[in-house]
Amino acid sequence: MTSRPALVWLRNDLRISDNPALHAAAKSGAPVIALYILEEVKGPRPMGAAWRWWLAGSLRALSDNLKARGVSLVLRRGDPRKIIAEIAREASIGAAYWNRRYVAAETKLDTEIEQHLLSEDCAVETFNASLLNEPWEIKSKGANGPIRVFTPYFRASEERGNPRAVTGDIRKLDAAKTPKSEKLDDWNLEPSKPDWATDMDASWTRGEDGAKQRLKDFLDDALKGYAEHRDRPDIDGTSRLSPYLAHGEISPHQITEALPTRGRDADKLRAELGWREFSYHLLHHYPGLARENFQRRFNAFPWRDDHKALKRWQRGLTGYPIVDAGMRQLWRTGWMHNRVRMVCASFLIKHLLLDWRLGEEWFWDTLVDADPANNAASWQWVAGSGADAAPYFRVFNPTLQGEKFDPDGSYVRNWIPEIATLANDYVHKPWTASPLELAAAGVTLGKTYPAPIVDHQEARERALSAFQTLKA
DNA sequence: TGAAATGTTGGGGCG
DNA sequence: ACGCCCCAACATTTC
Repeated sequence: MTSRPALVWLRNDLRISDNPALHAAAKSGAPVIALYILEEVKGPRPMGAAWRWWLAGSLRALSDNLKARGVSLVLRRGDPRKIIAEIAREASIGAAYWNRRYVAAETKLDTEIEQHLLSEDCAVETFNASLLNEPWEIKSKGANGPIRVFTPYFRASEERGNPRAVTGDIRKLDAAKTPKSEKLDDWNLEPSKPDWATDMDASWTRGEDGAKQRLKDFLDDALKGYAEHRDRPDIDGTSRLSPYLAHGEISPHQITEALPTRGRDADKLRAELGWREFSYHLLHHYPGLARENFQRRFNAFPWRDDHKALKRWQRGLTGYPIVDAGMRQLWRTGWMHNRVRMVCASFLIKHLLLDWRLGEEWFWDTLVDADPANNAASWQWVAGSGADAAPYFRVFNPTLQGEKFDPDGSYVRNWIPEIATLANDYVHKPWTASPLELAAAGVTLGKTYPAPIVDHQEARERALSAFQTLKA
């Protein structure tokens, strides 16, 4: 007798290798249906545009990789509760497998679906695929609620170790009769007119194979010196694994397994993965983190309302080269160097006094690695409103940050061609160049490149006094 | 995973 | 030779 088919519901785990749900389905011996749903349902936050672009490439790659193992990826769009109920009924699914999600609106859906399937005599098994430690697994030794500070959190997670082994490879899957599928191209995930994704295309190889290649390149070329180089936007010194992690084209388990167990550089990357886990831990225990100030006193913060300033920040027209370079890199490639993210975020919040949620929304829409936990936790960290946040008085000086981390200006020259020929001494502060020097470089401040949108010193003092009002 | 203001120190110029 | 002052250079404090 042939067993009833197994359904594998793929979500933020768009990979074949180290995919515990897919692995379990394969091992069950049942014929497999692989399903991806473009969820259109009330609750979960809609995907950003850059995310959708990435998703298209990711699904294409996943579909090819599944096909090579004998299974067609089924694409459906709509309410996952209805779609799964329908497929379960029509295909007479015997068991459903998926990897767990950790954002409240999504876990709620998953629970509903699980309940429904169980009531229809369909087994459900769920797995941990995307976190070394699931949010409820790291607990403080005392009974003072969830850990709210990174260092003790990370120490506890290191002590716990890596709880899940990477699953073995899957060579062949037994295909079930494939339910009807939509066409990826009909979803319009990628832009056509205007096609704003050409630079993104040139910057990234989406999909699991791209992820593996990126990990290999990183280990070969950039791990040595990572602890320092990761802060340098003018050097390709970061891992650039974030979009692959966000879409689940690689797991932190695979990365950890590939890293040397000792050494400053590997430790640093483990700590970065730790921040990602800490963000999920926080979001799980404090679901409001995504929209509300973690520190309630920030609810009284006097944010300014300045649409024009927001627009100039978004377009990279603030007049501060390191900020503008970062914002343009984001717009063009869907990604921004981590050090520059902090500078740009600090600038929006502290120099422009705009609500961190406006920045969070922009990043959500434009980042290919937009991650619900990381994005919210990191913006609140910069704002000073988060758990274990940077103190409010920590205001980045965009000029000093530029000079320190992009010393010869090659990063800003690359993204801001209009100031590319300014001398090193002025490339991070064009407003200090003499008229002669500006003319020689073909720069007219306020015309070819903006004059600073705010004066650093005035803005800094304004921010400090604004934060001062919270204390009262 | 800051920056700026303020404090301290010590070498050297100079009367 | 001595005291005085200046001011880098570094340390500490404050925001």
